Amino acid sequence: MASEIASLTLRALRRVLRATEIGSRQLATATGLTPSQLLVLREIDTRGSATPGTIAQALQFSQATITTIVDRLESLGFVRRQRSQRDKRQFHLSPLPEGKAAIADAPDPLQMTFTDRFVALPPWEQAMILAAVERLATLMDAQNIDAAPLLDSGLIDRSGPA
Amino acid sequence: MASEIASLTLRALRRVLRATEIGSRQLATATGLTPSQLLVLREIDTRGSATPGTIAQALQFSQATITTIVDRLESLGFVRRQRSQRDKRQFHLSPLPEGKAAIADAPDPLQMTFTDRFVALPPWEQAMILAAVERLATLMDAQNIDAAPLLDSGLIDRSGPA
DNA sequence: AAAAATATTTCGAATACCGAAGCATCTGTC
DNA sequence: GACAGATGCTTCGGTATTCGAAATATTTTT
Repeated sequence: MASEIASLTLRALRRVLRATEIGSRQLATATGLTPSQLLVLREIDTRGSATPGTIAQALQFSQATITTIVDRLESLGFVRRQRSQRDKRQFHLSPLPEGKAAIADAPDPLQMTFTDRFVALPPWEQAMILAAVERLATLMDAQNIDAAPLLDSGLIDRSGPA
Repeated sequence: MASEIASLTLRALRRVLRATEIGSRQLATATGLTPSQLLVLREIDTRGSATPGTIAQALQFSQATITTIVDRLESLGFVRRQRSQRDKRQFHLSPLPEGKAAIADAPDPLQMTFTDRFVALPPWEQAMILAAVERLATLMDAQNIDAAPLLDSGLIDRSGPA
């Protein structure tokens, strides 16, 4: 009973998630990218520079998957692969202007309508929602430690069934 | 500018989305299903019964895609296909006990840790977050009207922290 | 120097996803 | 009734995603 509110919140949250998930698929096709490609591109962009391994761990993809996605992003001129000098096994991935533009220019239907409706709310409600979502983000991030800078050892058991 | 708060909210929201997206992928592999299969299974379960077309529209997939996914779910014994009597072109999809179990037994990382942390918050904050997320859900739903409405009848609170 | 570990790619196979074509069934109009 | 068109779903053909396992190259350890 104490968790009744938690339950309601989760339910509402799932509605939000579902809506955005659909929106993200629409956005992806609008940019000519697949959702995964967009996800990877965004991750590279927010980090400024990263190795395939880091991205794979953060996004919970296999490295092989990252390779193919980056192949595509590279051929599109969205990101750049550079061999690391310090460790030549590694590659550094960094966003190119084209890639940054693809993210920025994307006509995100979610973002547009959301912003429109959001600014129509009274200021106090905007503030309340912001505070609440910030709080949520903190709760969520806490369980996805992978977002943390550099977590070393293999916390992730990928030995799932094929 | 007035949209500053909207921008911050969107940013925080993206953090939430990313965390849950990753969580959902983990959950899917934990159940032995792909994310899409899990998505479809959940949608069928939530609605209790639905036609392929409805699911396709709600999830923004093509019907052809739903067919293959349902094929898989059916062969796994998770859902059942029944020809409609009223309209024999249609099929009714309904979850089987196996399918419900797959959803219920899945250790949803989002749900578990979220609930734990959430109930630790002071009641006023829980209430605030709930109100905010409800509001968000309304804003989001409004732009995805084509996604058929969820039946509210007999919503099962599977999230019961038993 | 050999062995083990690490970072990434290549390869093979299952699956996802879709558009178009094909079937069966329903609906509207005569 | 009967016929044309609409509707619901599946099948088919094709491209793209995703991953595990093996391969390659480089570092680190012994």
